[in-house]
Amino acid sequence: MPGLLPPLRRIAHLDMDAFYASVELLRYPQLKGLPVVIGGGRRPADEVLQLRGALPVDQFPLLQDYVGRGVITTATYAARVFGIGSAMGLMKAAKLCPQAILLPVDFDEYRKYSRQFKAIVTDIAPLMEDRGVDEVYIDFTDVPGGQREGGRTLARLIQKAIFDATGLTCSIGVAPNKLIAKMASEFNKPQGIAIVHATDLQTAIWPLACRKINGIGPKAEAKLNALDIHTIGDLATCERQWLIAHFGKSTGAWMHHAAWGRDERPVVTVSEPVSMSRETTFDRDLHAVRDKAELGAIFTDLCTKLAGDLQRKGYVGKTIGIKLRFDDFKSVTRDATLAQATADATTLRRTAGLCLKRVDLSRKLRLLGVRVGTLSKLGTSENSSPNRLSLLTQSPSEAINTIAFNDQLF
DNA sequence: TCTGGGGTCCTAGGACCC
DNA sequence: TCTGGGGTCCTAGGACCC
Repeated sequence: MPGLLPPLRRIAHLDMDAFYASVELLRYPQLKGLPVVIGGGRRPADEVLQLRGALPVDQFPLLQDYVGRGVITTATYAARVFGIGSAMGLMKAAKLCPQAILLPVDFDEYRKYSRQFKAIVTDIAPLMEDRGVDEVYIDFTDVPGGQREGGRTLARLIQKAIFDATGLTCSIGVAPNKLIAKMASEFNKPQGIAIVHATDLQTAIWPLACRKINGIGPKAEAKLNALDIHTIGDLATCERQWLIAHFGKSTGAWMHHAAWGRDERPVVTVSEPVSMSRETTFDRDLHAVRDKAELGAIFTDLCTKLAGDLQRKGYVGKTIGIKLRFDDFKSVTRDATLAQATADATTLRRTAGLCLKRVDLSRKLRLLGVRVGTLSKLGTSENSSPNRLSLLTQSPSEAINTIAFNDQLF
């Protein structure tokens, strides 16, 4: 006789409901029900934020008074009814709903609540995968009670624990894998729980638009629609080989899998960063020659901050790159790989400066970014050799670049 | 007066090596 | 003289996600 069957995989996706807006409403409950837009601008001083806790509604900053180039990060439902949505320019949104209240994004505050809800989750179910500030996957499979009611009992418990500790609500989908769980968490928002079993594929998943699959974005959706494929069910009827012919070996095969609800990816509890970056969009477009001093200062500042990020987190990186966005919104990147991984601001600045020289800078710039990739943890054997050897281990082209350093553009 | 910032992963070509 | 064929690293761009 065969042994016991392994327990069914029960994977949960937890999504905080309107996370940023909800955190802001904890601070400013007087704004409940009003059109509020979060985005743009700089975070005001703590004193101002404290003060606002008791501020009458009519004294909050309004969208119509905003000047500048920010975008909306999120908007409350009361603001959305005016046609305002995420990623919309604030100036455009101000035309749609000038009386909306505008709050600056306060990532520090959101991160605080993020850490809090994740700690509550791992206390209950330790196998948690971090998917950003307001989302996690949780493996219910081996958690006591994780199989009860298909996971509903545990989902309720987690929802209650998070609400009791933070006052925030979330939605949870539980399914045999991450792909379906992610879709399920959207089914009954807000404060929803949805349980999807493998046998529910046709009824619960196939009627949905292809775009609901995590990984199918606007481009893939448009291409699918042009091929008269609209729902996941449509996608499931496509031959695997046909999808591969249209979308490539990897994407095509994956699409076929996804449409049939297949996904074996594990819940990953630890992961190492691959790259770190800093970028900024300027208040006005800048020209490499005419605004050289200003750009140079911003460039140095980005490198300094990035070096600080690396050092604080204990990483060094070998590939240094820049990203530019021009006034026509076209972007380019350039990078260069060093012989020796670094977290040093001067090295970052110098290498990034050399990358910049490989770009045609006749157009004005709207954004400048600096990136470090091929990261390794500081103190491991491969990156602890003394720095003075680096010239010897450089390739000839790098040595030339190093020598050409005095010829920096800015 | 369009269009943030911080990430991951994939593709594709060329260099270089065996 | 016909065009080999992997494998890996580097670079650039792009799709996608939160």
